[in-house]
Amino acid sequence: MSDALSRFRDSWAHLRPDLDLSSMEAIGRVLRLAALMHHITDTALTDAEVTRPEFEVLAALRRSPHGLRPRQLTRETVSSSAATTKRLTRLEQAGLITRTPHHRDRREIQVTLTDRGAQLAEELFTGQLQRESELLTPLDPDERAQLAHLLQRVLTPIDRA
Amino acid sequence: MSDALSRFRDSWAHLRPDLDLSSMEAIGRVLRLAALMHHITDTALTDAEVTRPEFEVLAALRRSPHGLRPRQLTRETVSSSAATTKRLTRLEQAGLITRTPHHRDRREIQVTLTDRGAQLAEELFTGQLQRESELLTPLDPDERAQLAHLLQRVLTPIDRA
DNA sequence: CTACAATAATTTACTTGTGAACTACTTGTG
DNA sequence: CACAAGTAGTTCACAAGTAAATTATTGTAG
Repeated sequence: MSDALSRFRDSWAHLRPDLDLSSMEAIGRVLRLAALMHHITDTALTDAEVTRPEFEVLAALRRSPHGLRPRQLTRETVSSSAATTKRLTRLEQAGLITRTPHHRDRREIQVTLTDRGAQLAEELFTGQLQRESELLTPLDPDERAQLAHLLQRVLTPIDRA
Repeated sequence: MSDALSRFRDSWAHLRPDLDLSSMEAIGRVLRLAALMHHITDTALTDAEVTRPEFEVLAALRRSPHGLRPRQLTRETVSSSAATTKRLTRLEQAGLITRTPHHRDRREIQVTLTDRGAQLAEELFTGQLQRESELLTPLDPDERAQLAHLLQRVLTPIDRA
């Protein structure tokens, strides 16, 4: 009946009855579920051609019809620009993306998937979808939609910033 | 009205109408919200005595009355045992925890907080609570409880394993 | 024009995390 | 009781991440 966070909440409630713990039950579970999902994905990709963060780059590119610039990729993957450069260098050497300098503003470069990169992105994405829906089996379709909607309400103001 | 994941879903729906994308809206947002929360916490802790992963160790110890063994800490923080050893070494040198060998089974060691460690854990935890509740301002108390409950339903079977 | 701020991507120096040995100890089995 | 198998924690070699400096380019104010 109870998960790790229920126990955490009880412990803190006993320790510090003065604190308002209502938010930790939701956010704490978000953090924990994300960590577990990352773990699941990492092990699923151990023998894959790319790592999870590299896959996230490929996926971001696949869903963007005209490719993306590195700056946009760092924002979409919520990481540092240095990490993006490293991943792009690696993915370029693997023949999964191409970097072409922008002719209008030569500070910018355009990153696009190669055919092989696009194919791999879709292949790994379907696997990802499968793992995600497996995780959600305790919820019926209506509850999944509820969960998605509540999280959207939380994320909308942040994603705009 | 729409966040990043709504756009992601639309792009994939256009690209691959054959796939069932219902689970990505919930899990994708969980992953994204966790990444953003980590970012927020990291910047909040830049001038703190410990990093975010180190804080997670302190928090886990604070809510466990008798301390924990490294193995349990790696499970609670969802990371590798090597990472735990490094963090414990660092926290011990900083005078925030102590490692005492178990006399019954000398393979095991017991990790406990020092007084200063316990105080720091609580101090940082209240800050964490504040940031978390700030993130949830778009939801009213009833909706927060709904969100927490849905996530609990998802996590309960996984946390048992 | 020139100089100077702003922006994009990368490089550098360093920190942190990981999987795979390795050490130390305990337990179960013949 | 010996000894193979199992378990806990650590170490090691390396991979991946970051902040801050660097390079290259564009916009803008005088």
